[in-house]
Amino acid sequence: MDGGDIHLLLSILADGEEQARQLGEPAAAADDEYHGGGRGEEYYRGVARQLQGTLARAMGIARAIEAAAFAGGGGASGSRGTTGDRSDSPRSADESSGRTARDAAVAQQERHHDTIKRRKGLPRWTEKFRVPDASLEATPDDGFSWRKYGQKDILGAKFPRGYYRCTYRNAQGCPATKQVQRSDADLAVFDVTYQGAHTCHQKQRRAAAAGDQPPPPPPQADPSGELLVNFRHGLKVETNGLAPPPPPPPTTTTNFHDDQHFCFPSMPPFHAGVGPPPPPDDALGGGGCNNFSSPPFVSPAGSAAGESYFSMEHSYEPRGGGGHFVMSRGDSSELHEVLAAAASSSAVVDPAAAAGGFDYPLYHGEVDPHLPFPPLFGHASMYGQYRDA
DNA sequence: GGGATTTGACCACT
DNA sequence: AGTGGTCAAATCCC
Repeated sequence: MDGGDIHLLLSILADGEEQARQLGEPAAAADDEYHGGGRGEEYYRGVARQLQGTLARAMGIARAIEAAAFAGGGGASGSRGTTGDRSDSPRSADESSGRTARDAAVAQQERHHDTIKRRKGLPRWTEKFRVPDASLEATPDDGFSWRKYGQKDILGAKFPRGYYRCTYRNAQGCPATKQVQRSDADLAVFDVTYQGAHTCHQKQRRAAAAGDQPPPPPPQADPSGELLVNFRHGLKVETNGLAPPPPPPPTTTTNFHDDQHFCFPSMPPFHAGVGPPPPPDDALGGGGCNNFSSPPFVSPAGSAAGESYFSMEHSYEPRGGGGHFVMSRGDSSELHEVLAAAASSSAVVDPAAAAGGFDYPLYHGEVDPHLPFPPLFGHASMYGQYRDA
């Protein structure tokens, strides 16, 4: 649905318009909204950054659309039905008696083949979540409803990796999956690798909800309610600390992984929003990915409560690890996935704000459910080198 | 009872 | 052959 993308784009542009309008408002009014108060200049700076980020997002989407158009919008990676139709031939696990087992194996193989094929084309990105209390069994929740379908011990990792797929995979054919792995080094950190974007209704609900009424999203924005809890606990995002610490606010870095095709020259959403200005040349189009980030930190701003912070790290990278931001240019369906993925990621944030745990006035309402990539609370840093295990 | 999770097995990829 | 990703029966939980 190209119309949908255009819509998205328009929506983001509308946000930009609103932000631009805010720039014209008296500082006083703004200060109320802006935390400390009395910092008109800061307020303007913040809004300007928002605007910058919004425009960057819009550009990103526009480019993606353009790229998709160039690609001819060809074969929307077919193999549908792989998720939906499952003639579950029961396979007895233990009774390894030939026939049923073999039939099942064949069936599974066919399904598997399809899914793997398709999976390869799906956009993939990683986020790091930090939870304040590593002792808790808490796992990062992005607000979506996931169903665990597997767990596996990974070589070299202390903790098993959990495999999740969208709860609505069968019902709505949603291809989104994620892998959650607790960091060896820091128990409070989780590496979450997402693959495929939500096409299910839950995403749209969130996006719609968040988009229409920004700051305190309606309950539906967080059906599980877990998000609230998590953010109250203080989901924190950490960066790899590769570069000099930009100013304090939480950082968001996303690494995307994708095997193909074109370089997405301007993917500033991550930094544009708030982060330090991207290294001019290297920045995306140029040579590679930005590689600046801030060290882990606990958002000061955040918290009135003092504990509500979170940090996330996002990454998106070509499989070769070139460090470029890339998106598949193969077909528009992939574009959609990327866009949707972005929207879904952003959903991570929105409910958070709703949780009230966040006190980032600057970004209240700024969390844009439509953005192609996760919105930033504060500094966005990104790297191109984040790789999944 | 229905949905979610656990867990061992299977399969593809490298 | 080793490893990662997925499946699906068994089990758990509400």
